[in-house]
Amino acid sequence: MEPGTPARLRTTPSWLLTQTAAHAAHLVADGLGALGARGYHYRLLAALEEQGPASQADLGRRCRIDRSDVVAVLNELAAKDLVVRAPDPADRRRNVVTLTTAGRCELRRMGETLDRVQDTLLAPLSRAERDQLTRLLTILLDHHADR
Amino acid sequence: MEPGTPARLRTTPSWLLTQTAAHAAHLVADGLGALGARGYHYRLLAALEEQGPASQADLGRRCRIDRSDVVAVLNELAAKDLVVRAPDPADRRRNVVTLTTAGRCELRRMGETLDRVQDTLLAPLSRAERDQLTRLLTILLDHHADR
DNA sequence: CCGATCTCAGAGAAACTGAAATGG
DNA sequence: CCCATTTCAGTTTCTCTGAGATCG
Repeated sequence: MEPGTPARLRTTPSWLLTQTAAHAAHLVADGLGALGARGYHYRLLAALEEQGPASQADLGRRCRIDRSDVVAVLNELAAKDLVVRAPDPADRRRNVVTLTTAGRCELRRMGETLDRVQDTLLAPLSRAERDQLTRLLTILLDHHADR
Repeated sequence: MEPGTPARLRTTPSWLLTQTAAHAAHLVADGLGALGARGYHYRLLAALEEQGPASQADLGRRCRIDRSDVVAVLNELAAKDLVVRAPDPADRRRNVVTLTTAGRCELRRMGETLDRVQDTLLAPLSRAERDQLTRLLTILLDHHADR
């Protein structure tokens, strides 16, 4: 009746990765959900704070969010006055998206929530082990960056 | 125009995990897709080979597949004669699911494909680093096992 | 003419929910 | 009466595709 997951799976890196990631995604969704937000919202706000106003296409590329979904999520963020969308005078195809003060404030709240989530997620690991995990995953992600 | 993912994300373990896992899932889906299969098919066949015939509910718990999806996937596996479903004489609520010879053969093929996928996924890591990653992820998964 | 941007409408897969039917 | 199992039908969420309109 217990888990008893097959060893074939338990020892396969892709299984370990996807299962752990599913758990992480749940924790993130639960944490941000309590603030009425999702991961997409945090990603876009974080990119805007860190790199300043940007076009929607740029935001999508940087945050790895599909161009189509960027539109929907920005609609939601704009409805809560967390961002402002304005046509770019220099290139009238583009919208310039800017973080508002309320957006920066909400981002801070989300960041604190996510810090707690990381701690829950990595609870059984020592500081050195957490750094090691971060290092290894970063190597993998960089290696497959171009896809 | 390049990625330029925000540091806020690049250094967050949950981001690294979910992004790397998404990549791994793509590789697995592509590899198994070439055989006309999905991850669910492999998981169930692997559990059956390793632990022998089982009920659907047990399979679902062991492979972390929802009871409802187990039904659908077993329908597909049975249609290809990779498994056989028979009522359990000892408990007539249950179906006993058994791996066929063709199923064992197909599982072997899938296993070889997945071995190649692991190698592609972990390409930039040394043997020691791969072991380390496996170890850390296993700790995390075990720790959150109960959910 | 080509390419990039924004937008909408919808497809597809993965994971989950609810309820019914059967049986322990 | 309660719980477990199998099944069906349907929802939600995430990711992605296609096409149209605008503009460089």
